[in-house]
Amino acid sequence: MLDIQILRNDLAGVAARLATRGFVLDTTKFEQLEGERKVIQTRTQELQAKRNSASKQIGIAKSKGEDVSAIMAEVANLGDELKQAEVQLGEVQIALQTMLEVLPNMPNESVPVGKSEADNVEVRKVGSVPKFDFAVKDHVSLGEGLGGLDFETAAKISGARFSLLKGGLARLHRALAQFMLDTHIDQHGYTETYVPYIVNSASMRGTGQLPKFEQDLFQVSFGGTSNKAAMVNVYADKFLGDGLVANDANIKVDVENWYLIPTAEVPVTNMVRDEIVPLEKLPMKFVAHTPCFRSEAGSAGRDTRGMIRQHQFDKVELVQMVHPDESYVALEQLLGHAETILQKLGLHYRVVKLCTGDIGFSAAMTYDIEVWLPAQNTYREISSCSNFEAFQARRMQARFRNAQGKPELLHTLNGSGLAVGRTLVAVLENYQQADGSVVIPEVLRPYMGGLEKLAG
RNA sequence: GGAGAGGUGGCAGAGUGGUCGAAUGUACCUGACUCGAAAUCAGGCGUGCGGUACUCCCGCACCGAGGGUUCGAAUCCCUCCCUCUCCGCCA
Repeated sequence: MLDIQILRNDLAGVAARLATRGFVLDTTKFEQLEGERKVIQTRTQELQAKRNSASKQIGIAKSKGEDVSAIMAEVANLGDELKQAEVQLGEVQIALQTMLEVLPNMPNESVPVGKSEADNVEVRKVGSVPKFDFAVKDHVSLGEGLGGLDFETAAKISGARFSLLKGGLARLHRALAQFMLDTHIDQHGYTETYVPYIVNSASMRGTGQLPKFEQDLFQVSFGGTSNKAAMVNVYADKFLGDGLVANDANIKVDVENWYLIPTAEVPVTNMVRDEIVPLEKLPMKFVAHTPCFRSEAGSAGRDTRGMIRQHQFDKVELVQMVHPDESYVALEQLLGHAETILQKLGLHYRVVKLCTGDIGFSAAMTYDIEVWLPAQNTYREISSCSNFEAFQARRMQARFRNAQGKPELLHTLNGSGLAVGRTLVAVLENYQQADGSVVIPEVLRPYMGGLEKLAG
């Protein structure tokens, strides 16, 4: 969420910066709502002050045994007026909040301006494109040849966009995750975490998946029919008053739901939601290995072959909560931590800085790491490392106590370190041999019982 | 699933309709005493929002969450969430 103060003070500036990422800010609507808010809030608070002082006087008078009918008469008509003002205030505040919650973050000044993926800037290439003196196979053919990759059975069990691993491939998948975790814990100073895979809507709201991207998520029902929260816990009730119902067309109602995490970023980052952490606890660095669940609603027909784009995949996620002054240094470090994994695995990759038109909703700056896939003859995203500045922290009220002792929003970052499924794909394709076998990278062999090669 | 107890400021813990944003203790900060420290004494010490006003002023809101009753709610009523204890079931 953006700081409403910045919108008040420099609306045109915000609009200009959001425009670089292709977002049109409705400044007229904001100014109108903000104007209304100011009038209504001032009036409401005046009425509340009046009620408070009158009530206090009644209390004092009664304790002295004096007659209170005169003061009572004075506030007799206050009730209705106040209630009406409070309802109006609630409505305008919800409208403002609803507008704010769907505004994307402002890109950092140094993010290259561009419209799409095509305008992203390559930062560096590490390693070189591997040469093969035979016709390369893709990971699907390799995996099926090795007898460990079975999409048909996965489809029978679940449906499209699921995969099933067996034997050496399943173990290689596990080895990759273990190797990544161990590296980040032992060499990069991250604290290992095990977190819930089902989260509430407040957590999704905190990191920015809600309210705008609900269609990308899997929602979880409770006990088969209604989930417990659908028993309607409507936070807007206070403002809606008696006359309005929850599904009133103009008012967004927040019903408490459960969702499967689309990334460990959600549960891990939300650890600090509604917290004020001591200054000396920063930076906080956490790593988690979790499955991730995505509906892929908007990508029908894309990457349908293989395990590149699945409803369920594993990812090792790096998350940091840092002092605002440190977040860009931390981003470079976090990126380096992710790159280390690829380097140790001996995989060729490049780092790309996303342009304003391609960065995600919550991010102020993002680097993607793209690994070379020989069968596709191209680079594919295997990690995305972002600095969210205070965007998520403001939604979460995640703060630290600064040197002056005052609560201040901290900065959050995260990055894949790495996507396990795609790393498996990269290892299979890059380490394939002419006979269809796959050499196991040396760093993984300790996790594979010393095995050097997967062969059918 | 059954029965019971409870959710108040960093922590502990009072407060069952009225000058309560909230006693007291403790932790923490400042000052005094001291060569210094401890002890002691004095003072300070929640968060968010608004008023063109970050550290000065004023107001509003917040005692798990959301509703309700009332001139007035931490306190009474309703719903939900969470925690703890015992029993049952279960990996």
